[in-house]
Amino acid sequence: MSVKTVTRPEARWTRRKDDRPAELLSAALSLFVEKGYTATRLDDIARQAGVSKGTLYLYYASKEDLFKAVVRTGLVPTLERGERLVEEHTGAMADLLEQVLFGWWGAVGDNPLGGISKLMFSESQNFPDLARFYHAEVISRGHRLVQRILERGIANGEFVAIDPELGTRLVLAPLVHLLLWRHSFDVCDVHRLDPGRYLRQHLEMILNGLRPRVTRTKPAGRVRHREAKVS
Amino acid sequence: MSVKTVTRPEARWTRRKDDRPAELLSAALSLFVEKGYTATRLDDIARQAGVSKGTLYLYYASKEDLFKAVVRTGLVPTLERGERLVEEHTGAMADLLEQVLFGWWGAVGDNPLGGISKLMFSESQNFPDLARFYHAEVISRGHRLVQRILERGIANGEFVAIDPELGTRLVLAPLVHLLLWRHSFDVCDVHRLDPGRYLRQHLEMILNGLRPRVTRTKPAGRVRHREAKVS
DNA sequence: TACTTTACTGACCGGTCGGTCAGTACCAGT
DNA sequence: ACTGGTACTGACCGACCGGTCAGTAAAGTA
Repeated sequence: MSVKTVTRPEARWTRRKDDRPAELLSAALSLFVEKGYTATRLDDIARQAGVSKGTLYLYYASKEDLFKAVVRTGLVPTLERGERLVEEHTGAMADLLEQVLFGWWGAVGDNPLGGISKLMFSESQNFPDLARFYHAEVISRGHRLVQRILERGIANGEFVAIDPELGTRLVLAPLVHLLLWRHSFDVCDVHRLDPGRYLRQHLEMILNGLRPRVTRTKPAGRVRHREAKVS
Repeated sequence: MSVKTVTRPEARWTRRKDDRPAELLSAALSLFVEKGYTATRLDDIARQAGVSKGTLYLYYASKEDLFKAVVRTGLVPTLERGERLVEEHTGAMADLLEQVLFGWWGAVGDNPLGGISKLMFSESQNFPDLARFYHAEVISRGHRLVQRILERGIANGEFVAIDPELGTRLVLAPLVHLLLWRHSFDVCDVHRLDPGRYLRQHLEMILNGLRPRVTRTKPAGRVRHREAKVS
């Protein structure tokens, strides 16, 4: 319908050097998430981006190179937003944990980007350098982010004094598991997993588990947290 | 060196109809775990088992069939032991949960069999029928096993009355995550994850989170569990 | 020893797919 | 309008691999 260039009403193809990379990335993201790394054909990515396979190789040197580009452009910005949220928060750490937890689900878990995480777990064995990249650039950053919350919560007496390193892993494990589950066995399940209820229950159990307890041997110490509640 | 048969000192190959299946299974297990399903070549499995690829097809109809056999012989017996343990247990559900949790780690998690679970998560998208098989044969059985414990614990007042379905998922998620982690990103981590401490901490937090609480609005009801403690 | 049975071999097939490159045609510069 | 630079095409290549099967030789039989 619309004429794209002045010279010809119906060109067989047009030069769009600047837009191609982003379009290829977008097509690659959706197909990698849908089919997995190995099962995704470069022909399919190219077709979905509206170009031929040869063009793909003008912008990315190999399939692996393309994949790395997808990870880089997709996840890093999201992490940065999370880090800002944590640093700027004042108030109860329990509230912050809740915000981060549900925020993560909205931004990554329930989103094509979540597929990338799933994919990284799947392919990490076959692509060790990619795994290292992802671990450094995404996982350890997310880990630090949560650990920071726990440490602050422990410091102000809001949480019981567990090892924050282990605690972080135990807070994150069910989140990651939810993501992996939804991209693998959820379709097999007769009663599908409801992410909202799952996350809510997890938060509740975690907070319950983290809350300092009144024990018989050691009566209640200072359990009220010092930071002021905001909401 | 050693002469295998009476007739010839150096036969090119020997008939070992009875031993082949187990040897092929063993080779398949180790290679599947090491490389993943797709990346494992049937030629490699055959060679590692000391036969040619043709022989493999005398015992297993296809790659998928071979894989199913690996799962069946590897994981199902372990599950059955777990089920027996749960049914025969008398005493506190917290103790049973601990036994099952650490038993699982010993028998599956810290074991080549754990690699199979990792593998299933990775390959489930590309092999939906395999995923269904594994879900029906392994996952849902393990799930029921833990859910049974929670239900009994809730019934006898030992645990707070959460949704046992969700609770089961939240109990299992960190276990599965531990397994996946060890088969993917653990090598990237500077301070490797200590499974023992991780599981111990998880158990503690879960039990803490499950323990009925004395709340302000509803003073302590019947919180002691009715089943007698054994140990 | 001669014959039969069958466990086992390994060359082969057909389809797939990442990657290549000679050629095509768009478009900017003049 | 012409033309040179280059974005883009798509047929092609070669390696790979699950699966096949005609043939081979080990072991059983008599």
